[in-house]
Amino acid sequence: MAAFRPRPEPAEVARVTATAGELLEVLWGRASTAPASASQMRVLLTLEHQDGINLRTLSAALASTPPSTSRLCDRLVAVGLVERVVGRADRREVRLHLSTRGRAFLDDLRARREQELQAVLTLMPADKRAALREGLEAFCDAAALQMHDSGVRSDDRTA
Amino acid sequence: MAAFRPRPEPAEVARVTATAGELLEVLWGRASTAPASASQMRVLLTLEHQDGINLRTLSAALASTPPSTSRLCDRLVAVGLVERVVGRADRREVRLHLSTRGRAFLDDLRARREQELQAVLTLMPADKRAALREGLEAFCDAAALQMHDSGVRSDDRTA
DNA sequence: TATTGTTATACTCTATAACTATA
DNA sequence: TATAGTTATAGAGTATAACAATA
Repeated sequence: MAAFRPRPEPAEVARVTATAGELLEVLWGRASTAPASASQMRVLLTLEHQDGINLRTLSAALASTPPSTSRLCDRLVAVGLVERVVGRADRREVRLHLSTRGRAFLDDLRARREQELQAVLTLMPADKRAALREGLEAFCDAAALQMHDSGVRSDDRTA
Repeated sequence: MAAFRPRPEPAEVARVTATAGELLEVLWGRASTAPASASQMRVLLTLEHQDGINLRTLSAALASTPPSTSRLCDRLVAVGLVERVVGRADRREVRLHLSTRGRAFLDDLRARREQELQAVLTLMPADKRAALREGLEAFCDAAALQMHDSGVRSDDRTA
């Protein structure tokens, strides 16, 4: 029964994936990111993976502008989630770091999001859960590939 | 080979689902919603499913406030995606409708998003795609249940 | 008076342009 | 002069509070 898998055409799967994506959006919308706004979240997540980058690099990563990013950082520094450090090699640069509180905040948010997910996943039969995992792992691999390939020239900042 | 499904524990699946969710976010971020902002998108999507609702109902559906929603609608009306109509039964009310252009805009966006998804899905082996579909359909069912249950008192509209 | 919607005002986020400081 | 970052100013989105119109 669990092995019955009708019509795996991309268009069909795209539809159910899109639906799942929208549900996930609603679900995660409940795991509030307060006291950080959505924009501030993007800064924190970027810094988590590229700690110590300068402001221009950060604003490029966000597809934003230096002034906007500077103001975002103002507030994140003010609430103690981010730290600014003047560059040692080039004193014009500002090195941005996640503070200890910033790190703890992200860990906490992730935990809350995964809890929201688990509340749903435990409602699923074990074999469906296993199918979901199998399918999503392949999806993640394919998505990472696709993003890497088409991401090469989607940077727009080509001068 | 395709039937090997290790450890379907919720925590494990939650992790891969969270990763897939973040990938989807990046993927869809490319299918730009311009000329509508994210907030305007929420208005359009809500109107699509509840055409003709009044402003207060809309603002409640968005978990926003009447003044903010009124301003959002100002701009959507200005660009021709939404229409305001005075209520026939109660002349205080404003009935909000998606315009023809508004509908076309949503159709187009959905098509672009599903194309982004299909580009990824076609990279997956057919059996993984089938597993993904099986798992996601169960996920959607469970998520709908979960949201309905815990949504009962998070709706604020208990009246 | 209670309800629907708008206007008044303020704060965040975003952007472009002008400015300061370093190289 | 070129580059890194900030400040100046403006527009969109959001909120609370005060208001207008209708019931």
